[in-house]
Amino acid sequence: MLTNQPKTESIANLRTDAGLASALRVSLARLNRRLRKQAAQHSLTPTQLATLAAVERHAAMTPGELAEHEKVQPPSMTRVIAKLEERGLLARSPHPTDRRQVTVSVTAAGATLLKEERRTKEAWLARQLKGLTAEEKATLRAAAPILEKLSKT
Amino acid sequence: MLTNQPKTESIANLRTDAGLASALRVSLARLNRRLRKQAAQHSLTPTQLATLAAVERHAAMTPGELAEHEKVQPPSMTRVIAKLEERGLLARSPHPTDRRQVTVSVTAAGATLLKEERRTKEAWLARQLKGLTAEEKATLRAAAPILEKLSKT
DNA sequence: TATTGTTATACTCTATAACTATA
DNA sequence: TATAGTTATAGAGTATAACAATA
Repeated sequence: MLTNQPKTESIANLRTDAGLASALRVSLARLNRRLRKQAAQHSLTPTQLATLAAVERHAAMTPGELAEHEKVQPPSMTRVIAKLEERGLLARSPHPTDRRQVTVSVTAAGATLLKEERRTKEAWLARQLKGLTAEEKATLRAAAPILEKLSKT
Repeated sequence: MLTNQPKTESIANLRTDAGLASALRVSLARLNRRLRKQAAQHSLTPTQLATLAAVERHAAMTPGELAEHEKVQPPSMTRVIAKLEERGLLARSPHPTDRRQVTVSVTAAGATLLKEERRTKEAWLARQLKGLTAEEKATLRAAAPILEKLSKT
C-alpha cells in the first residue's frame, strides 16, 4: 500500500437529525458487518437463510408468497426451496384446498439450524457487551426498542 | 397461505446480557435490511461498493490488499476492479517501486457516487428520526458511540 | 525460486421465457 | 382464460488452476 493512513473520519454533528443519521448509518453498517461474520457453520446463502426464517415466522407459506416476501422471482424461489428441502430443513406438502399450490413448512432440523444461527450471533454480541459499563448497557437497553421503531415507520 | 399468524416474538429479558444481545441482534438486522433497500441508483454489487469504499478510505491500495480486505480471491478482485474501472469509478496506475504491482485509487466520479450513496441512506434515516421524540433521539445519540465500540472490541 | 496480478474455466445463484396442471 | 408452480436456458459473480511478468 502506498498511503496506509485512513482519512480522518468526518465527525458528524450529533445534535442535528442529519448528523445523528450519519453517525448511526456508519455504526450500524460496521456492527452488522462484524455480526454477519459470526454466522454459524451451515453454508446457507443469505436468501436461503432469510427464506427459512420467513417460513418459520409465518408457520406455513406457499412458494409464491415466499418469492414475494424475499423479493425474488418465483423460479428462483423454487430453487431455493429445493435446496432447503434437499438438506431436510424445509418440507413441502400439498395445499389443502387448491391443488395448484404447495405448502412449505420448517422441519425440526430447520428450526434447530435457525436456533443455532441466532445463538452464535448472540453469543458474540453478549461477549462484546461484557466490555461495556453498566451505564452503557443501560443506554443500549433503552435504544433497542427505538432502533426497532425506526425500521417500522 | 394457511396460517398467516406470525408467531409471537419471544420477548427477550433485556436485563441480562444474553437478552440484550438477542434484542439488539433482531433490531440491528431489521434496520440494516431496511437501510440496504435505500441504496442510490448506481447498480453496484455489494462487493463493488465495499471495494470502492475501501479504496477511498485507504487512499490507495493494490489489488492484493483489496482482495484480502474484502475477503475475496485475487482473481475475483481483478474482475471487480475491472468493472469499476470500466465505469470510471476507479483508476489503475503503476506501482512506483514494484513493477509487478498495481495501485488503485478512486476517481472523482467514484467519490461522487459514494457520497450520493451515503446521502441517500442518511436522508432516509433522518426522515425516520423525525418521527421520534426528543428523548428518544437523545437515547440514540448516546447509543451511537457505544454501538461503534461494540464492533471494535 | 517466490510473489503479484491476470487469464481460462467451472460452479452457484438468480433472472426471463416457456410449459404443465389446476381453478 | 387465469393462476401456481416448475423446467429450460442465459447472465452475473466468484472460485480454483494455470500462466506471465517481476522481485
